[in-house]
Amino acid sequence: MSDELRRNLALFPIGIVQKLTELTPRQIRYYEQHELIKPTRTEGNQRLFSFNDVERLLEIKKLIDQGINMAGVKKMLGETEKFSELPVTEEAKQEAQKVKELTDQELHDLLKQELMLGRHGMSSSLIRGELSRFFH
DNA sequence: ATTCTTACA
DNA sequence: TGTAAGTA
Repeated sequence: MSDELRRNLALFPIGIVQKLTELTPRQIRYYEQHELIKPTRTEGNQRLFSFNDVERLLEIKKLIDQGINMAGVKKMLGETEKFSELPVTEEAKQEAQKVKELTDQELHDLLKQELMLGRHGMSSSLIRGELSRFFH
């Protein structure tokens, strides 16, 4: 499986994402309403987030912690295009089950690895400092 | 036990 | 944003 595909696999429920990002479910759903993230849904309408979603949520959190509002966050991260638009395959379900059995420490380590492997370079670094002044 | 939507202090 | 209510 390609990395791109793996990072877009929708596999964790909101509870896991809450631990991974330190954000409340309330905030996570709120950001979804503003289309900053687009998690998929299970048959039972439960949200399933991918590593890319978690990644974006962490970027959002960084901005929010700096006092930037939704309008500002949207301008910087842009509206989510087509993240997490992958079907809920059997493989995804199995991986989701594994994720649920991990300890908090293992989850953080997993996320850390995933984020370091990820193709980055812009979003996280350009965020700090001067830019936060353009909004409020 | 978890998550979902809606609505209001 | 937090939280209570009523579900799925």
